[in-house]
Amino acid sequence: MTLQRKLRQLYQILLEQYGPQGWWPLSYSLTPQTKSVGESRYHPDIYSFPTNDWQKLEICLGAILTQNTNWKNAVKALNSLNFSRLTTLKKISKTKNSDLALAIRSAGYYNQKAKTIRNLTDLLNHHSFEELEKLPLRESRKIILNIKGIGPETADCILLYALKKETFVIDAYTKRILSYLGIVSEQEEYSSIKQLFESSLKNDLIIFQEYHALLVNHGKTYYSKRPYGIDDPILNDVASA
DNA sequence: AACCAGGACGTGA
DNA sequence: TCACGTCATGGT
Repeated sequence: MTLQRKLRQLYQILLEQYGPQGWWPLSYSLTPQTKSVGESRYHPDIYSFPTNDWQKLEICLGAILTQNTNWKNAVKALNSLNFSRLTTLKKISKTKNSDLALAIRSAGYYNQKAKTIRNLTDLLNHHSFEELEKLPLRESRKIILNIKGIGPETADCILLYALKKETFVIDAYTKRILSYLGIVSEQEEYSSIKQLFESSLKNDLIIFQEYHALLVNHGKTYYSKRPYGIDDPILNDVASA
């Protein structure tokens, strides 16, 4: 089976298994009619795109806060930011790093992440979301990647979910799953794995968003304990095929 | 009680 | 380039 076929089949299997994920999950900036805190929401008609700068900022903050950190801890930090009313560019810009760090304490690495959030908001004060969205992917990606504390994965999350750019996100689970399937080696480079997906799939925003979300969802369940994937009920067939 | 979590960066070789 | 160490709270 060709690589392209494998990656497309994998997507179909995961989608069939779990259904649409509706990422990125929003928390404090959920609209009133949507449901509980920290969960993704999926509407077949109104897809879960961020509709305002408030939600876009929350996606950026969440992407930073969840770096090497359980999403539940990141949500606690997001709720803490909301409680302290640190939910706008203006308010965060006026807040000292030490106070910011205190508010996001539960996400871990709080000193580093406070600085990263500072670097992000400094940039957003010069380049609005609207401006960044209009730029070609390569240019906006370069700008986001230039923020200290934001590496390839966080940058791609921001681009894919907040700026709605067609870029594929590679995370630790994706690497483990592909390595379990024998498609890549344990330590394949981020950019080359990203290329595998992007060259195998239709350049479609929703597919990129859903696929990454599905991989994380599946990875959380079967690829967090060593040996990875050994109890995976649905991919063992694909692996041996 | 170790181990892991939706990473990124600095350092020395 | 690459192999480590560091950052840190909270779950299981």
